[in-house]
Amino acid sequence: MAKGEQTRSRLLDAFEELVIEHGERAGTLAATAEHAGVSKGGLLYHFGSKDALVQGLAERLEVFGEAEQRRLSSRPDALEVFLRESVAADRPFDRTYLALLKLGQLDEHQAARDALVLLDDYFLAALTDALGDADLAFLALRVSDGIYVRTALGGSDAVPADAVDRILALLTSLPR
Amino acid sequence: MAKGEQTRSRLLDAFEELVIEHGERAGTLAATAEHAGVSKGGLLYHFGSKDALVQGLAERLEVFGEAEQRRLSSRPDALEVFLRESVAADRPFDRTYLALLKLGQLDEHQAARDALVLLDDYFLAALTDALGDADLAFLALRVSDGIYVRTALGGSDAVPADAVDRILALLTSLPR
DNA sequence: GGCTGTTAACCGTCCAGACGGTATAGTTTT
DNA sequence: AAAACTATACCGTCTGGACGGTTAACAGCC
Repeated sequence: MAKGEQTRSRLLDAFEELVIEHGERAGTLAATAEHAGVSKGGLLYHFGSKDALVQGLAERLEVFGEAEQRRLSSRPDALEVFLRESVAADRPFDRTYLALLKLGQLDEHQAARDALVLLDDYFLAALTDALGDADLAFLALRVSDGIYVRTALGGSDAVPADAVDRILALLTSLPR
Repeated sequence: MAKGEQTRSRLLDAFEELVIEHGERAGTLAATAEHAGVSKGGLLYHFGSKDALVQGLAERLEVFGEAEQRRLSSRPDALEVFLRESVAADRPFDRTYLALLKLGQLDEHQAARDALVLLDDYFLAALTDALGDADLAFLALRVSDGIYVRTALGGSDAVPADAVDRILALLTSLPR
């Protein structure tokens, strides 16, 4: 990876982390730059504005999202994989998703909302394909969002580790 | 209601509306005061700080929450009522919930998160009681959160009107 | 019924600091 | 040497909050 590309990526990582760990307000230009080990001027060279930073995350999400879609749509155990990963929330994809979920709450940052809506369409298609049931797919997406939100809100025990087991037991007992 | 109490309530209404419609950043002291038809000084008389404003909403939620819990816990159709109202999101309770859900995303405003966690406990107890199934109750709460989030994100068609019908059809077909 | 003092409710102004963004000069890479 | 990148200094705006008034209702007292 070219050096510039690497710095861009580091900046996005830093922005993500600040937003996730300390909320949108902590994701200032100065803080993001410092967290990435770059000066503020350096940040603004790569991302000409705060909005460009958000846009950068949105593009990241889309790249991740396409890969996720491909990966899930062919698996018979897509539901389980999908929900378990929602609870874990430890992959790069999850971090981008969580950050954009927070950013999208603000009036500015339409880009974040657009990216999230687009991703939802991707996932709905993938899960519908894998599960053969659009309603169940929709339900899974809403549960996943709900889990993400509680994770973002509460501390560690916001979503009990075994909760996903019990939810899966419930959902897989559904008539198909 | 005493005049002071009325003004307090108007201020909370204004704060809620600004946060819900235009995001946390729009809920500034000046904007909230103006929206409520009060001067900034007047606002600060009733709520000594921005945090006190959030705390005011948190207390509102708790009052609402207790009433909701009582109302739901005895109904056999609690699941349907609960989910339908989550989608509609048009009662005063829903507005307070949505506002705190946005505020809770920010590092400051621990009060918002505390109130939301407490409410979750209330509802989990009420739904478990009404449904006789803690797992199904938990699932319903997560779905509800997911629906709230999508409502907050997307415009009008974020959550299709008939989605709740289909989800309910799915969930009520579960073995009990 | 007037006079006085008290208090709740409210207003408008001011300020320090934080923030997003610009300008520009300097450095490294190719 | 050009291009890519980085750092520093600075600017205008906005925000939360502090603060010193003002108004009106009310209570006690003579």
